[in-house]
Amino acid sequence: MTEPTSVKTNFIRQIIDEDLRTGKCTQVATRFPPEPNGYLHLGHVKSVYLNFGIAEDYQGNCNLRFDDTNPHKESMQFVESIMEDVRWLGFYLGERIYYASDYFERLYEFALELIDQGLAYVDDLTSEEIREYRGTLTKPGRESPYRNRTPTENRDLFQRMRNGEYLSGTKVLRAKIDMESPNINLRDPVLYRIRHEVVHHQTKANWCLYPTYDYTHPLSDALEGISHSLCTLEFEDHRPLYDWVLEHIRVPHRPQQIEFARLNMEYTILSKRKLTQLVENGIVEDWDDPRMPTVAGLRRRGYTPTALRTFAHRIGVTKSDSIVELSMLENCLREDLDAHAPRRMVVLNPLKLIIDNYPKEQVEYLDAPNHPKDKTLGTRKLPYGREIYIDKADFCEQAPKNYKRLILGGEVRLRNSYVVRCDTIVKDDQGEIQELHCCYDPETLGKNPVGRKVKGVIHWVAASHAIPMEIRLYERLFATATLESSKNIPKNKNSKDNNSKDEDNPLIANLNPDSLIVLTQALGEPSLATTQPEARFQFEREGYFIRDKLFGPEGRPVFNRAVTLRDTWAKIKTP
RNA sequence: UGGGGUGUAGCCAAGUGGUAAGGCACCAGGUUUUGAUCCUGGCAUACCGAGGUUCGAAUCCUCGCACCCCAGCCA
Repeated sequence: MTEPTSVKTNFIRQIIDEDLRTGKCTQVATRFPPEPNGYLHLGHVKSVYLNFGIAEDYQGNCNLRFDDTNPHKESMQFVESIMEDVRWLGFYLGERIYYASDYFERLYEFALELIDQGLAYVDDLTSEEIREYRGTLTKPGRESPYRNRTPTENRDLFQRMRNGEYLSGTKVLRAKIDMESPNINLRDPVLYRIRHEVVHHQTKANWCLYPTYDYTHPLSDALEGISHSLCTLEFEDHRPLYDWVLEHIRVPHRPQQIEFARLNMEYTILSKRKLTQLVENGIVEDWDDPRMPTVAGLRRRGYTPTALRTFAHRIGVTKSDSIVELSMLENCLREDLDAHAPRRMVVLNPLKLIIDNYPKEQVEYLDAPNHPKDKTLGTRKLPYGREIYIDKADFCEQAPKNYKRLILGGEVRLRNSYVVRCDTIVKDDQGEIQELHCCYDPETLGKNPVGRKVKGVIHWVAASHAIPMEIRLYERLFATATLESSKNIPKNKNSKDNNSKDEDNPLIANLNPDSLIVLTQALGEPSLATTQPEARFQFEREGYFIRDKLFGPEGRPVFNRAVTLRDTWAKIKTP
């Protein structure tokens, strides 16, 4: 795997180094624990890279573990996409694929252990009552009237909960910790709840009793022998509970939780809940829409595993909140594709150019290198004839200062071909330019003309051999760098509900109307006809593109723009 | 106003008492048959603020300030 080579330390690696040095830990083991309720996104890439990267560098293991304790939102589709995405990113999974649900039986036994010690009890309070009893951030909570049931009674009740004798939501198992704790997570957190109406994607109908994350996670880590359990900052408050569970249950191993800051990016959202809304409300095509920050979306957009890994490497790992600029990500892709993507010529908005001094019906085949620096990528043949197409943006009647492209009476180099001079412009009744008449200099193939300097170079395709293509130009999905008031987004994921209007939902209100522009008139050089889906190219002077899996009208190949080339001219032109 | 965290350049981020790495972005110049790439140079007298300790402080102490997270039977 091509890899960012420079070693980069971070506070987590420093903790591991210290643990190894003191002997607190002898074998490094990490885990990547997604819940299969959505697709992996850039934030997960950071986590995958961290966890698998550490395992690799310390000769340890990293388990993929599906945190599947809430069947309500989970599905096999997500399980499969997650495995596919992790593998595509270039991490080897082997046999190390686990499910928290594999441990349900052990977890149940552990719960009995807590009950027997008087450290857990079955509570009959409703969820509303539990909330009331919990108190607030500033007021302590009150103890449930069921809190002092005996272990024997609790054992019996818990058994019956498992047996399906109670309705969903009527009883829960709670840890008996401290209702007055300033840390709300310690105010007798729920350990188990009853869910009858869903079939779990792994355990099917075997259980109606489901453990919560806070209870499941430390125990799963312990059972798998995880040494360092890395999670995001919002779980920092949960660490005392993580430790409480491990202290009061006889486990074979004692893992430690370390928290790091989750990834935030400009102009994008990295929350599975919100991404789910985009998909379910049809704002994007699907989870793999090229505008989505999902691994599947980035892949279809044209990103490479290397670019994503490089990105994860460069942003680092800390505990401070941050918002990473898009240019950081884009640069990682440009770097990879500049080195590896074959070059091609495609005219996005065609304008016909007729070379009057070139014989009618004649076609010659010019050699064009596939890469300006990497000769191992070979060459291809480019047909050249009397009629060609250039891009409308490469000709200008009233050229601004420093314009290097084609103007009336001016010369320009056709990339990989001859120098041409524009002699006349043909317009239609509306004054729109129809075609350009030029003459070419036969002495300029592979060499510069003598006595004059031709600065501009433009791309082109031969009219006789051009293939029609559909080009999709993608931009950021959102028009604003951050979605302020994003907290107002309704938590209900089926948000097309009640009286909420689209303008009220920042997700919709901040959409970039130009996030997708489809060009249906584009023309490409003939070699592009035989490309496979996922083949990536640089279309010279335009950007990096990837062949999509879909076809446009009349079977046209579709290419997605992954990222533009850096464009200093655009900056000069429109400062 | 309870608890838990975080503050180093426009954005990431090293730095762990010895005088502010690196990347992205940006600016200037050079090369160039991609206004790309590449190359060269520039870009924090200063680390949230104010005091203090010290020969010496981004690093230690004190007091402030700002921002983030937590009141799901979600994770």
